[in-house]
Amino acid sequence: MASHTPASLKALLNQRGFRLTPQRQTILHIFQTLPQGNHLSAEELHNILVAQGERISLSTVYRTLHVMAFMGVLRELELAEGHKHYELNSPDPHQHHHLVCVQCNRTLEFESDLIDRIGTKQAEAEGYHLLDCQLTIYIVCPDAMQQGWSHSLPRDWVCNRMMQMRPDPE
Amino acid sequence: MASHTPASLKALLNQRGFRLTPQRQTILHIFQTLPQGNHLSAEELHNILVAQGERISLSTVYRTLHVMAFMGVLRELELAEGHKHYELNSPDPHQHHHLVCVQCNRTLEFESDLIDRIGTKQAEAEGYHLLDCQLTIYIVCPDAMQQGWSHSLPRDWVCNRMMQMRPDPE
DNA sequence: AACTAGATGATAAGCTTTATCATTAGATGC
DNA sequence: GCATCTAATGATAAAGCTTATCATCTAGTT
Repeated sequence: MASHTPASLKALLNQRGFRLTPQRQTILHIFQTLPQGNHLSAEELHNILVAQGERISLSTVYRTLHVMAFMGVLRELELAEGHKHYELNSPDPHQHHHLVCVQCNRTLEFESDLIDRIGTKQAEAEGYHLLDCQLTIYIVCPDAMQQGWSHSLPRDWVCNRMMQMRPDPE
Repeated sequence: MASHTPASLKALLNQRGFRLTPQRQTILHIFQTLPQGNHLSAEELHNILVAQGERISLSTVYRTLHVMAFMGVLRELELAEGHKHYELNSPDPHQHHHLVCVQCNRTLEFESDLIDRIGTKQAEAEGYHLLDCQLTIYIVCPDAMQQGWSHSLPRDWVCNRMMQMRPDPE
């Protein structure tokens, strides 16, 4: 399960009636060669494919992401940017968690056995089987720390207004 | 900060140049009278308002949710159902986390000082100021445990296919 | 090689969220 | 209280991402 070879991916897919296609193989390969800790949105992945000269439609990208996540090959992340991200799903013991800056939208990863254990324990306490657990920590970068704001992503007017950064009227 | 009165909400808003309106007061009130542990999407909130005979537009609902989250009155949740949820933001020491069943989409809450502490520690270790941290645990209800699937939300064809539940070919 | 069911690609549709803008109405000062 | 200034509202359009449709192609199997 560590990292799939084309053959093991094929076996896994076929087992459930799915098929291995060149497109799926290409997409898996991209995730496998992605720098550690990176994750892609559907659109980002599609852009990479196009840039590589591949001819894979957006539909296929979405479908593949679904299937891969369904099979447990990929992990689906909700990092509050308004769309999902995907990354290779590593075996249980080393799942990682995310620090998200609500300002620049950059993410940092970290691992914590402790959190994994808490997650497992909590799930089992309720009688459930754990699939995945993710701790997401929202922060602001030091440079944008003037205001104490929540992590809602402010856009349009709220955003504009916040950019003016009306100072705290002490 | 425990729970806002109309007056304290007004003060908070005005401090930043926002205004207290009947709509905002109504919306805050709904969150305040919501059973402990519930959270609402924009649409759910709007439905409640309409059901109560209030005449508040969806635009206003979204705007209010943004402002409230921005001010720290509400907390924004990403629970992987494809849209955001909001709930009253309680003071730091008792933030809670969520167990989400990927099958029925129901959520359970739990608290954990330990997690809060880990979050704070992690954020500070990186030199950042923590805004919020949420542990989301994905599970499947016992009844739907036949398959070992990831928590991607399968729809359309994937969904249909999974409903047929092709059994593990041992 | 033939057959069946899944996969692809192009496109349309869907759903949630955001932007626009004329009108209404808080907040502040006189 | 009244006037003024600016934010908020509501209706609607538009945007963004994701999902559905369907004819065509192809992987997996016999």
